Amino acid sequence: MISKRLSELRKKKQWSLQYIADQLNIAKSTYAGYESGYRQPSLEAVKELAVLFGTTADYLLGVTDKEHPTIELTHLTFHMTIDGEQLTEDEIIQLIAFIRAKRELEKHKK
Amino acid sequence: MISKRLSELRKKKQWSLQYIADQLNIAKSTYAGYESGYRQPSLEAVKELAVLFGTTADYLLGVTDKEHPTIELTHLTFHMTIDGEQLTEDEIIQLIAFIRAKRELEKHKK
DNA sequence: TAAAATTGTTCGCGATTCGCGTACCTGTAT
DNA sequence: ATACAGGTACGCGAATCGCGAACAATTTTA
Repeated sequence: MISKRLSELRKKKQWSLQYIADQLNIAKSTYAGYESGYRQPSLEAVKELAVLFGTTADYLLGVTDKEHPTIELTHLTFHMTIDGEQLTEDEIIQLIAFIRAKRELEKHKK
Repeated sequence: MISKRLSELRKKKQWSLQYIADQLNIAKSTYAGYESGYRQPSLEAVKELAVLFGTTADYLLGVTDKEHPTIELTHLTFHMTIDGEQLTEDEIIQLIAFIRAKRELEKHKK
């Protein structure tokens, strides 16, 4: 499972085995083993790979099939920041209104 | 890292080592090793533990530390929707610009 | 209260698996 | 033709795994 996901993600990003091995400070053959299924990455490696690929450990391990979790802003259970500064409730409401208005405009443009 | 998280979660649920070992079909001492840090669970075990505890592999592995994950919109690894409709790359850029402009205005107001 | 069962901890053992280096097979560029 | 990078496969020593066993501590049962 993880081998398939790693292979897909790497090809999508057009990265070489060597590049990833360098990022994780492991041998090329070691990472190659992950993709071929010949070896299993350590938990630490899984963690780093999730960050490197910009995905989640859950996706790599196959807990979920979604490469990128999708969150609905009108039912938010997360905190969001821009430039490290947390968005207020009001700002989120304004954001939603902003996008809705923009979409409405574009609908009429057509 | 994972040992601490497992221990916390299990205690919160008031489960015994044996109970979890039974769920995963492993020996009690094996799971005990995970909590003490004497052993590391296999990737398959991590996956099952995430499901069993109703949490994420990312939390168990320490990819995310916070109980309520914080998402930085300028380094987005998620997809976002408003009214079920996915935001485009452009829209996110506009959102960020919108909030930055608004914050700039408020700074001068003071 | 005494006995029995459950829980949590630790450790040695054999078996498995790891990470690395190396060798090898492609293509591609020089 | 030669050099080089990407990808694959494998042997080796070292590290780690999962298990059972043994034991203390705690709880339950009789």
